[in-house]
Amino acid sequence: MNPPPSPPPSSPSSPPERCRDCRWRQPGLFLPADAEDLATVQAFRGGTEKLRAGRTLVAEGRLPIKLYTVYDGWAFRYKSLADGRRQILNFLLPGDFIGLQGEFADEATHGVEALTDLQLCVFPRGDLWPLFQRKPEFAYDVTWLAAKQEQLLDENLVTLGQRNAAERVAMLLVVLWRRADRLGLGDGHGGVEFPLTQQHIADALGLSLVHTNKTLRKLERLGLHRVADGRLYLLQPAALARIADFVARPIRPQPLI
Amino acid sequence: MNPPPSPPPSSPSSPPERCRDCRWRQPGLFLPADAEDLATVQAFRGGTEKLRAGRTLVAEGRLPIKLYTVYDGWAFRYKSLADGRRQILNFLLPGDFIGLQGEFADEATHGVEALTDLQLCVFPRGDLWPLFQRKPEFAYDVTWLAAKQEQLLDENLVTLGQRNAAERVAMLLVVLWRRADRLGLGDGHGGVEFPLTQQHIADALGLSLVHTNKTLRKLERLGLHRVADGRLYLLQPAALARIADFVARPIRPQPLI
DNA sequence: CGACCCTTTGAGGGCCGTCAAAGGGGGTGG
DNA sequence: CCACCCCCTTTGACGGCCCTCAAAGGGTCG
Repeated sequence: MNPPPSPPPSSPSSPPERCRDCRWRQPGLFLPADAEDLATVQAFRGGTEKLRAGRTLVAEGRLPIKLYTVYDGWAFRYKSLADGRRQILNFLLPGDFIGLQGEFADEATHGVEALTDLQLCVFPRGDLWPLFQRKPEFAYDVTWLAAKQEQLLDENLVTLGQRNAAERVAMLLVVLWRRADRLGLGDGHGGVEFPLTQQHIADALGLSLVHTNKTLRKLERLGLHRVADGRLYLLQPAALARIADFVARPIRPQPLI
Repeated sequence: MNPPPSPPPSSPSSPPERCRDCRWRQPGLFLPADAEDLATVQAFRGGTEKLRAGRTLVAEGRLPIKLYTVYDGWAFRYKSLADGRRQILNFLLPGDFIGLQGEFADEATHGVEALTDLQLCVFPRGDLWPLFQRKPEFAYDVTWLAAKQEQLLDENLVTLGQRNAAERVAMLLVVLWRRADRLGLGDGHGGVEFPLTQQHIADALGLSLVHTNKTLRKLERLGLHRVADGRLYLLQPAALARIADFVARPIRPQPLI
């Protein structure tokens, strides 16, 4: 099966003026928000920002003064060692909240870099605590997001600690495909947007670039998946899930801030 | 080295009746709590529980109905794969909060097992949301703890993804020693309580038992550390930190719930 | 056209996993 | 008190997974 001709590379869309017009405020994707919730988020939002692919949004060691929600595009969190080794902690997709840890540390313990051109909603850090005081539902949502992030990290920890190369790659492909597809980043033909280079995959999985390539090619030759034109196609999702020992949990809609 | 707040108990001590008498409510260890904070936590606490070493506090896949704070003893969080491989996600020491993720998932995505005999403060899950509504400081503290946990997981992810066996072991020794020493679990002579078996270390670091042993022995023969009688001694902390590329951050007191 | 990035493949070696077995310590029962 | 067992630790041998080194090819952009 050949991938359909790729549509023109969509440049990321800007967040609308009003949060109620947010493209992600649709049934099923995120938790429903009533008018009051929307007003809260709208008032919290200090503005929007753009960032070019490859630029760093948050630098390691600096104290970030803003909070962000990814509106469009992909990014990733990472940490570096002194000699340059870099570990990608997880990938950030639209709807993901950035910067929580900064609230409770003296400096950013990780960096954030744009994988594609990025559109962001920006929130002033200083408004977080007042909002906690005025809106307990908001506080609850933030905690929810933090707990959810923690679950993702748990998964990644198991992957790095216990899975071999093929299992790691299969896991990453399945998980990212599901996350992207769920957001409607698919093309309707089994392919989803996939802006990672093999170096990103290697850094995320704790593998060398060379071995990452060989493992990807192996799975591809087995007909399990295909990567082409910045898109990922899962040709045999069940087989990939079996290799990765991936257990699909029902995805609960998250709060969107 | 911190002076022990109380003589190191060979058998875990029970939580006192009143939270204000809690052995961990001492300057420097955790964030100070005023009378109102204490009353809040006291009212939240539904009781106490004990658990024998080796028993599971939370089983993977079950929906836990309680929240806990470790009062005395060690525990660990873990996840398993279908074929039995197990990854220890992190270790839990006195003051650590257990069960947040359960609030936002349909089932526990990880298990919790007692490493030593365990003394716990228990909180009913159903009271969490009402507390968020009544006490924004409480909500803020919970979010703080969640963000802090996330930082620990980030560190572990870097360890598993980028560090080799010697670096991993050195990292674990340094980090656990600091956490235990800070709580006053030291003996005043450079040794801290250390209830892990080499199998636990292996499961936490994603190494085989055999290779974990060989790596530990190598560092021990270099005179960097010593493990004896359930105690860990760092003989050359700076050398271990250098091997692990561990950067000491000032430890901020956490909230205690 | 050249520079650069990303992908791909081969060759060789080392880190770490698996298999195997022995030794020590604590607990239990004879 | 000793025998026995079980768990944990320790060490050696061997093999394999994955890393490093090296190099070629394609695509994009200046």
